[in-house]
Amino acid sequence: MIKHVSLAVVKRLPRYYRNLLHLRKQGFLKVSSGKLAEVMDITASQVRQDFYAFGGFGQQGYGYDVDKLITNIANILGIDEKHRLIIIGAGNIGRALAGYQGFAKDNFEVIALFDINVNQPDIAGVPLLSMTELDDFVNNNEVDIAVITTQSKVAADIAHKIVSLKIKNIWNFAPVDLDVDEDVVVENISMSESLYVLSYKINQYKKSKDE
Amino acid sequence: MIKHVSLAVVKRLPRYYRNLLHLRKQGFLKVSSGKLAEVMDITASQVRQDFYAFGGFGQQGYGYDVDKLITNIANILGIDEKHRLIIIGAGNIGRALAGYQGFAKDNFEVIALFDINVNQPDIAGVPLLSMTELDDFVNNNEVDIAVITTQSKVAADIAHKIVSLKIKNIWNFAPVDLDVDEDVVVENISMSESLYVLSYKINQYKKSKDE
DNA sequence: TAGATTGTTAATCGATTAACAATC
DNA sequence: TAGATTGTTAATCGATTAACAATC
Repeated sequence: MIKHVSLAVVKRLPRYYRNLLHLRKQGFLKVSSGKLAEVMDITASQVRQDFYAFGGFGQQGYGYDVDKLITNIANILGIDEKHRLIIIGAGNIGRALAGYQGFAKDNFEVIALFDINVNQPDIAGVPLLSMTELDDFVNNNEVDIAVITTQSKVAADIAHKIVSLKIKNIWNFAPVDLDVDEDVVVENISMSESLYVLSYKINQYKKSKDE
Repeated sequence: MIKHVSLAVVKRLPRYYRNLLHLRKQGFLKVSSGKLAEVMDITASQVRQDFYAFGGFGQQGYGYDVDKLITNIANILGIDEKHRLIIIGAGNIGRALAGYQGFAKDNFEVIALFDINVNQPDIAGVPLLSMTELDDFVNNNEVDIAVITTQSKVAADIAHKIVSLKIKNIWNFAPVDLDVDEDVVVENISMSESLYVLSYKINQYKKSKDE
């Protein structure tokens, strides 16, 4: 029933989800593809095509039930299930993530933060452990996702280490392309790449004005 | 000479740039589209097509000069010019960005951090100022980019405020779609969206195994 | 010159948009 | 029933890949 879903569609799901939560808060019980398209600034056709890829959640002549849509998207994204994270690298970003309170509402829980240096302030509620304790910890706790927030030069080694400990899901903040087996799931997020793209857009805009 | 460049191409430029720096460090003076394709895990044809969009930097029969490519890409991305940033919102992420030392090498400089609460530890080298001082600061300093790291519910207001102060470039970390005039350049980066996509991939992988 | 490799056009593939029949 | 709106196929558009002539 579910057709092949492209990554282009998947990447829109978080925005659908966020906007649907917002619509529900505003009191909407149902929403049409037209309305959702307007909110998302895409075409109604794309909205229908996107949901069609997952089997279609709507009712002809009526629209889409907001609650049902939210439940389904949460299920497709897998955020209706609990995920336990460990963060490797207690630098600026690692510490920021460890202290972020917003993960809980999406069923993500940070259960430990690792670094070679444990002589630094604690993060409320998240133990800061030494890298030497990593093996033990992973063997005695269920860990779903490892977050890499180390320096780039050690990221590849860390990734290898993590995978050897049977953690097959990596959220990578280091600006390197990790080379892992195909049974390992990696999602990269790169602040510098995002900033470069912003810089490009600024540059283009400047040039277009100068003409 | 420069053809229309799609965002798909632009989004690959940071990776080209990063990998070229790496190749240079390894001692490469020239690189072929084939070699670069191998490193980037894309096709050689795409490499040539991408650079062709910017007018072509190569030499037939030889390849691409690594230095020249790096200089050109840096110029296209605009990271050869200085950008001065202010960060609005001294929460976990805002403070992490303010303390990040890696911006300097790409000519980005954080010149101030703003929050409604200034009763919190300082960040080395970056003044933490009250939101009440924002107008004054912006009027007396050159600010190229405003970074929004506030809570979502105030992000729209902050964006509006920023734009009214004539800052037309926004790097937005809040998971909201900012609605601004078309002369304002916005680049969104969403950690939650990235994490959702990771969750999706994990979920898919799990399902594919269960079959 | 012969070999290598780009520049550039053409072919293919995939994603988006349009159209409309199905149906609530 | 008539109107609204989805589900679904077809048409269009854009991005990627293939091919090869140009040229260093």
